[in-house]
Amino acid sequence: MSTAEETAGGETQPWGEVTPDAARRLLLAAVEAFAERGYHATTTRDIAGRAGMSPAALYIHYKTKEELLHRISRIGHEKALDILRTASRGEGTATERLADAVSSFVRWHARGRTTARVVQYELDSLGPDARAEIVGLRRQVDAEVRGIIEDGVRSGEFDVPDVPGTTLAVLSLCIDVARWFNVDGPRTPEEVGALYADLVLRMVGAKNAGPA
Amino acid sequence: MSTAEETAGGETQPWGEVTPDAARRLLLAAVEAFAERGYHATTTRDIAGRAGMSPAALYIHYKTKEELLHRISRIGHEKALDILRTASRGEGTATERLADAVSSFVRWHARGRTTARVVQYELDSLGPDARAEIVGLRRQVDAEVRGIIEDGVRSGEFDVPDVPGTTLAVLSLCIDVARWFNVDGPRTPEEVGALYADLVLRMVGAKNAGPA
DNA sequence: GGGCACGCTAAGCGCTCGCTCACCCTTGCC
DNA sequence: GGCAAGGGTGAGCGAGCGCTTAGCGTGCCC
Repeated sequence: MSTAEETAGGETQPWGEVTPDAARRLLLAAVEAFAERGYHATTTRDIAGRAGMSPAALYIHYKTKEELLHRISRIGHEKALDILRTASRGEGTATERLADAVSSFVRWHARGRTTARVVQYELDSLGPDARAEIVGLRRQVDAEVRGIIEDGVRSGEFDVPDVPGTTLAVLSLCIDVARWFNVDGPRTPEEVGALYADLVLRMVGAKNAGPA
Repeated sequence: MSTAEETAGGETQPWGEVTPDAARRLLLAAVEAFAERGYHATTTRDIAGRAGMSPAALYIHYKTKEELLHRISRIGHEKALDILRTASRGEGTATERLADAVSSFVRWHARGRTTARVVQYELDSLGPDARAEIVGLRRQVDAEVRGIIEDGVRSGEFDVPDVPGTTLAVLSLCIDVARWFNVDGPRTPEEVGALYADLVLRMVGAKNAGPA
């Protein structure tokens, strides 16, 4: 049910692996700026400023502005995939694993709304090569969820007429959390995760769809 | 079940009301450009070029680039609201009306993916006043869907523990269609609409969740 | 058929963009 | 203490941005 390594700050931080400290600060500043204003509306001066550096400093660590977006997108997708894999490969019935996958995936999108927004909505801002790489990661994300649903159908737990379509809808539902979720809103990430897990179990026709 | 006035072109066109012909051409060009590249990445020269005019021509019909976005957003939201109202105020059980609302709302997002993308994802690019107006329209959209769900709960057709949360999820699911739907993909807007209506009926615990 | 309002264009203003370059501090090795 | 290496800066480049302005062609009214 838990998915490890989160700070008290509320935001998951997979950025520990970004090694030169200045490079990590720049990446974090870029995530914030991209999420707030979008990739194209963000200036390199703004990113450098948020990181407390001069505009030129950015180009010591990254070749272009797009490289920043690419790095953010890849790290974010890998983290998302990791979350789903953990839930998918866990023990338990398909029902339990689907609920776990959805609730932790949703929690990630809600808590790390900043990161998730960039990851999910700025795909088109990448060049062809970078985009192709990210699309590959997305296919793996899709396969992971589809796998759980297929397991449930095979075991008789689920009743799903259109497995690919339902997979798409489940992922779509989770991803869109990054668009509307508001940290100052009435719901905590945990509450949204629980609500969505319940809704998804209903979508796949699972027998038991009750809250914890 | 039908929502009137669509061209054979596949894209709904509520733009008939935009009266000077050149202004309509510019608006349509702007919708295309904004959807493809995002508001901030679109140049006024690009918009004018698509409409077959010089860059300066744009400013005869619109005061700023933002006014174009505002107009598009308002017309789009009014159309979306109109679709939901038609379904909501129709005759039939809550189950039938919810299915109708979802399927027609989804069809609109799929068919007019270009428009819907701009309408749903460029809200933050608007200035405070324009944004406030659009947010008001969104609240009406939300109220329309919540109304149907409440009707269903009252009549005993639905079993929904969290009505506001479920309303949010249903709308979120429909809106996100604009993000992933691909005209060249394997599904027609009608198929997605039918699939989603079924999924939503499952989400609200409606008794009969079968295709037509 | 003269005047004029209107739709439009060519040229360009002031500004900011992504990115570069010449140079400057610190740090660590000998 | 000398000095190379690397992270950092200030100034600025060419380009492209949103938007303005002066002027041109056309059609309608009298």
